[in-house]
Amino acid sequence: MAVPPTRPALRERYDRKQRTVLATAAQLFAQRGYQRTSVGDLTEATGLAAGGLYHYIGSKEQLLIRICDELMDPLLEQAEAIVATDEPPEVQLRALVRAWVAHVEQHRHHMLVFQQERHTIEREPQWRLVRGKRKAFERLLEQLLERGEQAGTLRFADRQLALLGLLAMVNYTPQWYRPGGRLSAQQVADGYCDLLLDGHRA
Amino acid sequence: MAVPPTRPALRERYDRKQRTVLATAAQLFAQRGYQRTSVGDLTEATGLAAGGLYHYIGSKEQLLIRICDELMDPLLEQAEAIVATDEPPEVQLRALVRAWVAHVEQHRHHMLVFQQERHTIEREPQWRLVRGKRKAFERLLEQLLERGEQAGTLRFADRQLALLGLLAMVNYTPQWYRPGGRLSAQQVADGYCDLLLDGHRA
Amino acid sequence: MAVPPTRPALRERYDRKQRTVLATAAQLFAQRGYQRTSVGDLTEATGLAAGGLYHYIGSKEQLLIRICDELMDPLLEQAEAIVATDEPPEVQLRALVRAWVAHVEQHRHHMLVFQQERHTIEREPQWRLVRGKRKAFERLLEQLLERGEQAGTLRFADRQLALLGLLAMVNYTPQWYRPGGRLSAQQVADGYCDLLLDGHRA
Amino acid sequence: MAVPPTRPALRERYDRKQRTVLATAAQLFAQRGYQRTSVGDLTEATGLAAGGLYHYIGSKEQLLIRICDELMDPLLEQAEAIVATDEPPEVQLRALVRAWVAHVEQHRHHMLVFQQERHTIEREPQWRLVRGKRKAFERLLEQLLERGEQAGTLRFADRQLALLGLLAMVNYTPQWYRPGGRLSAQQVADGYCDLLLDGHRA
DNA sequence: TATGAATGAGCCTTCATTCAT
DNA sequence: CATGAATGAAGGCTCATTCAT
Repeated sequence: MAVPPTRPALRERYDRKQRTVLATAAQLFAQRGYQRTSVGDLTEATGLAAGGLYHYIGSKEQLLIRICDELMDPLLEQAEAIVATDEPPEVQLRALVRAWVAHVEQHRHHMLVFQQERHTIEREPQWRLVRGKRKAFERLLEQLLERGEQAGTLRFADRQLALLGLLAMVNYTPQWYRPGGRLSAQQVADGYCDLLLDGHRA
Repeated sequence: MAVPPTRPALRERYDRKQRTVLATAAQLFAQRGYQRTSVGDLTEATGLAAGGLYHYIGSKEQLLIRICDELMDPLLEQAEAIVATDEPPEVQLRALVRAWVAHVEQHRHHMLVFQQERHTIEREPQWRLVRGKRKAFERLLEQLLERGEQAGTLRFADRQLALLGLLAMVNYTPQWYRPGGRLSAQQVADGYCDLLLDGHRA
Repeated sequence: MAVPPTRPALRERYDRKQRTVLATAAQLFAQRGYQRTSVGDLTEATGLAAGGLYHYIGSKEQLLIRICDELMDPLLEQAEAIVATDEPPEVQLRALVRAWVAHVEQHRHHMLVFQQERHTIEREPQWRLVRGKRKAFERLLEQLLERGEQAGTLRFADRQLALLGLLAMVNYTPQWYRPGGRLSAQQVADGYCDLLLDGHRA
Repeated sequence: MAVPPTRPALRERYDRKQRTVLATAAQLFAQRGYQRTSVGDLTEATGLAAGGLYHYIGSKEQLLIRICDELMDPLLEQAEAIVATDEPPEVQLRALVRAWVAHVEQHRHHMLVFQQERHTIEREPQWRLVRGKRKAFERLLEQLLERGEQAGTLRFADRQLALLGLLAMVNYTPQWYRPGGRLSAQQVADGYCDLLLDGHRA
């Protein structure tokens, strides 16, 4: 099992290396799929031998969990910060979607892996924590839309469907987005919001 | 390799059995994922032994290809029929999305598998045909939106983004839709169209 | 997992082959130890490839469990038959020890494995059944000694110690006994009984 | 390789630590078995890291050898001292068995390990020395019984079988003996001797 | 058609050991 | 003395597939 060292200096070196391993793995997983990527592929890509690799990952599945955490933790944190502000719901929503799309695009690989392995995440008990984070984020979004409607600044033909549509669009983004393309992450985010809100503005 | 019988009576029995095998496999794949479903799982679920199963599937990958074909072929056919009508683009679009969502929901399992294995489909040479069907469908959609804009009946802040948003929403549908739920497939389809079109109507 | 066939003819063939696999494995385990014998050693010795071997064993540990069962089941059966007779305790005891030593010597390999892996058997939950058989046999022996004392035909300075001594001697036998040696199994059995009983006869 | 320090003060500290490592290892080996105990288990139990541990053990196998030596060396020494006395054989035998049982019980863990790994000890060349000590002890016992018979004070139905029985009983003792139980080590030793000798006394 | 025994490459992981620090 | 990162061979096991029956 991967037991990180306790002495601060070593701990830092360990964490740094672990992050590069995670990034390399996320990229491979995104390209070939988690299942089709063997530990052999990972050793080759990281330059570590099998044993050395396991120093940092614990197991192939724990590696996947860590990748998902690296995706969800900062996203949740940002989202919570945004909804904690005093801004009106529509402003919060647009800010949140911008942050979300930006995050998703900076973590394209993580996100692709997350989506590909979604059926695993939703079914297996060892994924409960990750699942919980996904649910927390969606709940937060939902409540934001709800507050917007209650405040009268947002209105949806069907709030639930709007939420699902937004989730779909943002989650799907990494499948086509290429950095440096025609649209910036911000433009994409604003475009999504416009689709959601334009027809229903007061 | 699966060599279907030629005499009509036998052929029919063979096809019937093959369809049940496909349906069973699609369900398992949707639940556990294609990779995590072993041929052993398939034998158990179908009641056939390994050898018997291979009469109907050829190989595990051919089975997956057939599932994708079963999803894409009738969809493409319907879509082509719709765009071949004389209706104005907006009407065609709404009809197409209705047909599409209905199809996707009747083939939930197929669709979930298709999405899960998307990275394989997009990368491997032996998936060229399936990939071509997906592209043809998207092209057809794109051209429909384009015609709508040229006709002046549809307008999008960003046509490409609208297309991607629509693809995202419909493709994501099987992940949450449960038959008999609050919304019918038609309502869902109309809801998606409204999101896409409402803000931009003349 | 090893799923034995259900059709009688095939089942018989399966069982026959499984027994030869068990015998081969028991011999290897006895010589090199369970842990030091790799599955590779087993494939080599059985002539089966890895997959074929697993058809019959389920897992390396299940193989070990089966070996222990093959040792304990017939022994317990014989012992129960003997104590169910009308013979006086001393006669039953001598008969039981004879049967026991004979069995142990016909299953030298099984017995050596059983003794070597005893710490596993006594500690791990998945060994509860095997453990139960061992305990049942010892209990049966203990009760036999007890009945002998109550009947007045046997007397021990310390019954518990006598029982432990007998267990020790018989269990240790496969470590030195070679068939065709100076002593027959029967002579060995009688020798053990004499040590136990001679000093204490009425 | 473990190179102990030469300066006396350091050497003493080194030896003290080494003895605690040996004791810890013996206990773990006795509980889980030598093979099933990983060096990782040892580092955890000793509180040393891998490198530090290797200063004291040289290798996992050398550690096992040391444990066996710690068991056999003082035992052989005591036994040789006893047979060098002028006492008659029966007295020597009883004294030896007492010392032996006491030793075995003070080194329960060592003894359990020794017995578990017996097949290794008996087969591998690097175990020649340990094997030699075991043989020397048994030879010494055998000669003692022989002298007793020649002197006419001991008589056995079968001397060889008596010897084997005695070995079996004492070696088996650590599997059931718990300090503070109903019987003291001395009582156990005397019990064994009685079984061996009572039936055959003049 | 259908069975199930058999293959064998490949998988994930463990582990005793070494060595730079 | 001690750490812990790193090695790499070996381990047990799975699985898509084939084939004699």
